[in-house]
Amino acid sequence: MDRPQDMALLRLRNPIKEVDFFSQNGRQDVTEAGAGVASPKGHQEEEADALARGGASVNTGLYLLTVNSQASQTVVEEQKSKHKSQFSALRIELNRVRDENRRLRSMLDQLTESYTALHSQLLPAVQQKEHEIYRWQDGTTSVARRGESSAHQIMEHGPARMRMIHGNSEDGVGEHSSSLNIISSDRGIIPSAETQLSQVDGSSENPNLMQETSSTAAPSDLSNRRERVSVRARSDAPMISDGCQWRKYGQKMAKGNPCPRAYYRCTMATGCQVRKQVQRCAEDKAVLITTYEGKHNHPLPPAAKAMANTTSAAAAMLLSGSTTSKDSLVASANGFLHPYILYDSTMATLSASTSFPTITLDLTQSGNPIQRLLQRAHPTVSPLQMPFPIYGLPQKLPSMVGPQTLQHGPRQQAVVDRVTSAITTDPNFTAALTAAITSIMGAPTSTTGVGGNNVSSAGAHMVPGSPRLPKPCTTFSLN
DNA sequence: CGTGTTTGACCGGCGC
DNA sequence: GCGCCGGTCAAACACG
Repeated sequence: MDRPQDMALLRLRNPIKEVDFFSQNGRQDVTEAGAGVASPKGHQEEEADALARGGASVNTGLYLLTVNSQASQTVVEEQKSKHKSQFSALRIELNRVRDENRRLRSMLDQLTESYTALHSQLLPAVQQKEHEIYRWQDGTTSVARRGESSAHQIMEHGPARMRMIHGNSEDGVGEHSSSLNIISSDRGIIPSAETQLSQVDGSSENPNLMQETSSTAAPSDLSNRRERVSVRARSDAPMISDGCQWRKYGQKMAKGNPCPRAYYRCTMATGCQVRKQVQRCAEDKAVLITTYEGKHNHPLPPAAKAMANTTSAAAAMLLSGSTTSKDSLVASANGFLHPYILYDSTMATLSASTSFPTITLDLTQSGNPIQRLLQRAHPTVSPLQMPFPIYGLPQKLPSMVGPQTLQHGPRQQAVVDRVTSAITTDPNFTAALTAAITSIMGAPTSTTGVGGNNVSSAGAHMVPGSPRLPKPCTTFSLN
């Protein structure tokens, strides 16, 4: 901080140390010392000057008042010069601020210009891209279907293969938050699952959602909710394997269902609060309903981790469409509207029929459920172009396949489509999605999340042992 | 013997 | 207040 104005201010505060009341030189010194604003000399330099002038003056430390008219005149001059120096210091400061302001303004102008230029370039490019892909998709659906044959190849390679698709995913739970929280698109931001759940908690701008939540619970009670995710999977196995370790702690006969409901607790880490319920659907016993509650306080195994990444965005999208009315516009957390995410009530619903709102993704319909959902949500956009990392493909594949992948060549898109189809048509995707959902949902009580996995703003409000309150419940189901 | 499962008891919320 | 129901606990049991 060697700015001249600072030095000036500093000097103003310093008392005049050496005054020769009897010499002209001395008075000059007073003036210089007081009005030394413009003087570049340092304090030590001044002292050296004074010594060089041979002034054996003594600083008494007192501003003596004498009847000497000459001395009083000196004092007046001194005050004048003081004011002068203050004024000049202020002026210098003002000039400095003005310069800074000017500089910032020019920077802002430059930024605005750059943004405008980029935006004008981006818009036609995006439009053209969408148009090309839409045309190409019409003629290449069969290619995607052929890709189904490779589904088992991918799933059989298991976590390693999926890790490759998703890039690095070694740090466990934390990554899920990153993949969830910032899902940018050229049309805005797709909110994370947690954001959406916090919307469910009553902060949403979506009137439908507000209406629904307000009808189920008082706003003050919403903070105590716990998120739940239910995955419906068509499986013969008693329990789908989702990559986590579970310990059964209870079983109950639920009313209206001949099949018992089993209760499991995560045992991958001590104190992990995640629980799940497994029950067969009363209507269709082939459908296994797995409901997860809570958030893991430990890194997930690769099997669960990788697929958690790949499907988190899908869940986020589903949650972003969480309303009870069909085909309604979706308001994201940042206020953007997503008219293209028209949610399919046959696959994803948010229901308030129970004491807690329930988002239901019914993927037990025929065909590729995920692709159908995505197609519904973005009819003119291929998986490659999804504004969020569906299965991790749109963002990761280019780096794997090559930089030209995004040049929307039909061949590269066929590869992407094939892999996408392969993943989504495999029955094991059920397990993967289960793992994903488990990791997505934030546990209300786990304040000891690993790696700052505090993705759930809604979860942070929840209190263990609180009275049973309406809970947001997301239901997914698969073939 | 350690770990996981089974199963009846218990608890708390909710509706009548 | 009472009963129902969902969820949890914990002792007993099974298994490797």
